[in-house]
Amino acid sequence: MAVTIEDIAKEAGVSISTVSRVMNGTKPVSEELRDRVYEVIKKNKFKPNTLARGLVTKKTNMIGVIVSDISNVVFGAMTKGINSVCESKGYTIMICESGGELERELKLLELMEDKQIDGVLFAGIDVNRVLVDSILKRNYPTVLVTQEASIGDGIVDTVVHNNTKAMSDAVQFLLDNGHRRIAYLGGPKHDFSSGKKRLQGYKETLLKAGIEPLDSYIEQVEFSFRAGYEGMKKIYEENSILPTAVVAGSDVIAVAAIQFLRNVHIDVPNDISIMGFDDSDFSTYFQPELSTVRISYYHEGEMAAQELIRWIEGETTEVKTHYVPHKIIRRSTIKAFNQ
Amino acid sequence: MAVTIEDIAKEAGVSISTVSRVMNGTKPVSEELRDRVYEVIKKNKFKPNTLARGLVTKKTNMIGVIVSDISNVVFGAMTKGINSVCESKGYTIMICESGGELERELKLLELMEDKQIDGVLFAGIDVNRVLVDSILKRNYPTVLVTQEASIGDGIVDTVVHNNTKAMSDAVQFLLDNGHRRIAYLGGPKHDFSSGKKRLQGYKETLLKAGIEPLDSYIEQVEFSFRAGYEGMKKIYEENSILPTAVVAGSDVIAVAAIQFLRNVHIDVPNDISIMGFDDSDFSTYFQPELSTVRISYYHEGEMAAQELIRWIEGETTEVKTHYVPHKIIRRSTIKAFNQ
DNA sequence: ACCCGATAGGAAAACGTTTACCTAAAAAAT
DNA sequence: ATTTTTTAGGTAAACGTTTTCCTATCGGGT
Repeated sequence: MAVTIEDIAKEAGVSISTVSRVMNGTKPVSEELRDRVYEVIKKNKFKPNTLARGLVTKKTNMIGVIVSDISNVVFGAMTKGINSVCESKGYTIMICESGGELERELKLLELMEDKQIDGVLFAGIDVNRVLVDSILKRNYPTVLVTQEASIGDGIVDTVVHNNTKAMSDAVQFLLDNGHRRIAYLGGPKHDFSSGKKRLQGYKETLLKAGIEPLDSYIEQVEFSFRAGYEGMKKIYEENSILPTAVVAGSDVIAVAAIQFLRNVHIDVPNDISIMGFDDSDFSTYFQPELSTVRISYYHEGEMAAQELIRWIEGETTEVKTHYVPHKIIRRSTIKAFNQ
Repeated sequence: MAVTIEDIAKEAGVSISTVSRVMNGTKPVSEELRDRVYEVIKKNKFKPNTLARGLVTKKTNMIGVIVSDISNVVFGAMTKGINSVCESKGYTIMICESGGELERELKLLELMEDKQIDGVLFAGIDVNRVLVDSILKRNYPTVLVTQEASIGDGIVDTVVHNNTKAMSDAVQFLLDNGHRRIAYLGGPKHDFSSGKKRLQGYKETLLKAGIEPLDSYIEQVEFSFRAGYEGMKKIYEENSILPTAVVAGSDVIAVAAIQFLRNVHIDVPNDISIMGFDDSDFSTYFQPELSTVRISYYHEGEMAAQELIRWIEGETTEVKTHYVPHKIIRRSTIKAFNQ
């Protein structure tokens, strides 16, 4: 049905190899023939069959993206960044959702391989031992985004924001504003990578300031509104002396915390200051507007895609961790103390 | 490098056609050989090359999804629904972002065709004449989600919520609560499909209640926070007699409106009631919690994917518009008048 | 004039499958 | 017992490209 390279060759009165050469510029072709072939291609709107091509070249110009939750805004932004560079470089992306389950992640990795994808991007997935092994075994261009492998750096190519440093900066920002009693309401315990590193940044910074971190000031919850709400409640109920500030693991959690505090008539920021994380779109929708740590997930996606494509195209083989910068954003949920 | 069907055939001592038959169950094979072949396949972890297969079967088990904005939460939810059914039916999705530009949409449509995709899903795109023509010309399984073709129904297969009815129900809900001065702060003018239909539902319902729609009570803005904020401001500034209620075109717009009203010290819901649209996740994050029209975009995605797959697999050829139900969700942004 | 290297273009193999067609053996029908 | 039908399995063509290898022509150097 569809027009093939053979049809073009016949109509132009040349061999199919010539047509192929004209299309791919893989060997010189006389101007005359070239023009003739182009003519016929244009006229018939010929598009080479990518499957046939892929079969012989072993390249599909497709990049697989495995993401834990498609509907999460963070991954939305990241995907957008990924897509933007992939498209400009002539790659198409295949997105799959893992739900964060290891089993599915492995299955998807296989699926991608089946589809002869050129490389894969793991987005926002806690990459553990098993997964890393699997990634390394099939030595396929693979880069991690948003999440570092929980088993240590430098084993698999990674693009992330520096979670430790970002959280550290957030805490330091609160310290600089005169806060001493700072609670941590961050990501879940089973999140080995980002959550762990952020908590580390929190603790280190407090210690450096001569403050002993309090267990009752630390609550590790899921990245959801509900969980954030409950987590804040717990901190509120389990401490007779409340913190003067809370650093949250995400903007959603921060907003949930504010919501809880409002319900028990604690004012933000006058009674308690709140620091978010992510700088999601909606962080300015609220009153008071959320102070937060801005992470450009879009940029992260871009970088990861660039890195992956460089790898695919053989321009680099270096495995390292690339950091994208973050930034403290001051809005209205932080009150400064005059010391 | 990779193990091929020929390797399997050799090792099992059969012909490659037998191996193919065992895998696809396309013709009976004696139990003995079947077992032997399975054995070898398992042992070598053989996975048939999908490109080669697709080349001959003309089927790739891939579905293209063209979406206007990946990072939009509405499409996030929808994509999730799409993905869920695609996966269960053995299809993989290829997501591309159009940015809502016709030119890109056409280009992507071609790209999908190049990639030999089995069918395409247009998600949240205002499908106009040119696009419809293009869709019909290449008669490729194609279904529209979220957005109806703006040139009329029944020409291309569609899965949507009933925008007219949903908005009508929202307005009716306000009427039932005693409101008479109801403003409309909806989607942009250039959005021919959903925006137009919602506005229509708004006007019709008012008229039916004997209320003449007021131009100064109608503001058509982009689906963004900024635009919603400005739109509400305009309504506020251009009317000496303010409405008692506002129906918004999306939850984001509704939240923006509330934010503006709060800034000019107008209380929601005591001074003005607000009705959102979508029932986004964040609609319960706010205080007061948003009353809204719940649209299950997830479900919409599911239905669309199901419909598309039915089409691809030849189970149906009927072109029609499928509606997914909506629901009025009462929360705290609506005040009832005792009439 | 002659040879040699470069160059443009064609023929055909290769990529890894599915499937149409064929054959031999087994089962069923006469 | 013979013929016909069914069945399991093999051979090879086909899918639409790229690419290796080969050939003929052309220009330049001796």
